[in-house]
Amino acid sequence: MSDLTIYNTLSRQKEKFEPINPPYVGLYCCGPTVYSDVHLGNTRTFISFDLVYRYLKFLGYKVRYVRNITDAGHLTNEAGEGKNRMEDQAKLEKLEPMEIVQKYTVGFHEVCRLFNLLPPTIEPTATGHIVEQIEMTQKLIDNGVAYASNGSVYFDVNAYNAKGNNYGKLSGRNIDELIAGYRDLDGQDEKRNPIDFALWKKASPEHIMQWNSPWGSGFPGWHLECSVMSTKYLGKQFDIHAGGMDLKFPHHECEIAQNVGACGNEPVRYWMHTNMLNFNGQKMSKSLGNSILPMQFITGEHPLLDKPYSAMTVRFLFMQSHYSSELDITIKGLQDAEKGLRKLMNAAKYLAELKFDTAASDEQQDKLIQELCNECKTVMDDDFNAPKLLATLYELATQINIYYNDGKKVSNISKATFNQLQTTYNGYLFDVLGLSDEAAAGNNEALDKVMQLVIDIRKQSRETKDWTTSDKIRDALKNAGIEIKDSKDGTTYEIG
RNA sequence: GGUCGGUUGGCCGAGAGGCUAGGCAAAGCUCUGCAAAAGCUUCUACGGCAGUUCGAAUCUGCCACCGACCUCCA
Repeated sequence: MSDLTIYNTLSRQKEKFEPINPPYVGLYCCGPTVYSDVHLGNTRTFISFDLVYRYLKFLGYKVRYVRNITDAGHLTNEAGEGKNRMEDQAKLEKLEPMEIVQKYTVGFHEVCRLFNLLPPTIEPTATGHIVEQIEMTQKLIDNGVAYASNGSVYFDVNAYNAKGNNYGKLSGRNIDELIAGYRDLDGQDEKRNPIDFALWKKASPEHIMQWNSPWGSGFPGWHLECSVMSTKYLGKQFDIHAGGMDLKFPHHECEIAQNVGACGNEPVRYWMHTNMLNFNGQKMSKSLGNSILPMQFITGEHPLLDKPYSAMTVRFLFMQSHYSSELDITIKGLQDAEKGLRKLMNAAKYLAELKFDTAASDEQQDKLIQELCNECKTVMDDDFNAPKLLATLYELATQINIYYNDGKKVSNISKATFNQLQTTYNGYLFDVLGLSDEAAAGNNEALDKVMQLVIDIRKQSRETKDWTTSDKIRDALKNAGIEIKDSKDGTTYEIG
């Protein structure tokens, strides 16, 4: 079906993509924890896998894309009193935990919409799968790789490895070294081994989010929900599991152990990890407190920003670097992205205006266009190389511009090649990269009519060489944030 | 300390033994009342030192920086 290759974190190399059950593809992405606003690094990951989802669909696969919402309490301090993130935040804001969940879920969806993310086909919640999580915990106990201790249940890493498994293989960790690193941590007395991790955690009475279980009242451990939901909706083995690099250990490592422990087989064929996002050279993270929220880019309301940047500008900036590379956001980079995006969108507009004109086909030109079109697929097949795709689209844009400037007609390539140019350029720009033309979309009819009038008046004054009036209109509009663009074919405007 | 990654032109960023991405900036040009916008053209870089090779930014070794992860995190 395709020549797609994917860099698999598990094997540390690019592998040919072969779905288990083509044309169906199962894709799982670790979703947000909805106890605060989704931050931009998070958004980068979701945009990266939106690209993966879009391209798989573009290739004709039938994709089930599962991205969870983590709305159950996660431990913040497993060894200590067992604090619950949802609960902590609830006390601060004096809200019910599910109110917080609702608030930030709505906010997350709003960000997804702005950044033009396609919705996943299933968006399951952790609290909606408590029963299944209890079941998997029980199964792990039955299979001899988990044990109950003082109302909690832990995964038994040693027992798991004794069965011939290798906890740590995804992230390249060595168990002995890990244990050495835990030596100083306290409160490990419930565990047989410091690297054992919680599947089910006993809740103290003041916990608001807790459920009954065979081990008493409590709540699920950090890593269990993803194992449960991926298995439930994608099967015991599925194609692609995605997430940020920092989830490799321990989260994804634990997921593998839970799945293998419960189901007896390797759960994931291809593990994909996105790299981290920096701002001005520094890692953007919740813990460092330097994160800019996606909405703040759009409103421009942040001391580190000079002005608002549209969601599409940010998305374009992300697409300019490979998902597996670190990405450093700077003001200069945002400004560059804004211009680069506009260039591609202009070419798309020009392309729509081109008329095919039968004439002698120039074999070389025909071949050039065809090769550039084919290259779009070739580069995307190479581990979703969006930056290289953009480079190819720019080359196509140059060809489109040349036609546009040559009387808006295409006369030196075949009709078939012209059709290929149109479907390729639009298909990759809009459908695969998920970019859209915000300037065109923002217009409304009333404003358009007013602007037509203003442009007409200015045109009249220009014809009578009344430069004072024409320049006054131009400057006043500029002050209002509207830019006048004169060209051979007339005057247009753009809201800046 | 352990594990993994990185160092590419003024800036950003792909690539990965010979075919010298692309964007932004800059310069020149076209258009133009001026300007802006738009477009065309030009601009041969890969941390240092050795080595392998006919040939290295790309492979190997050493060194120097930078960063990520190692029970908050995408």
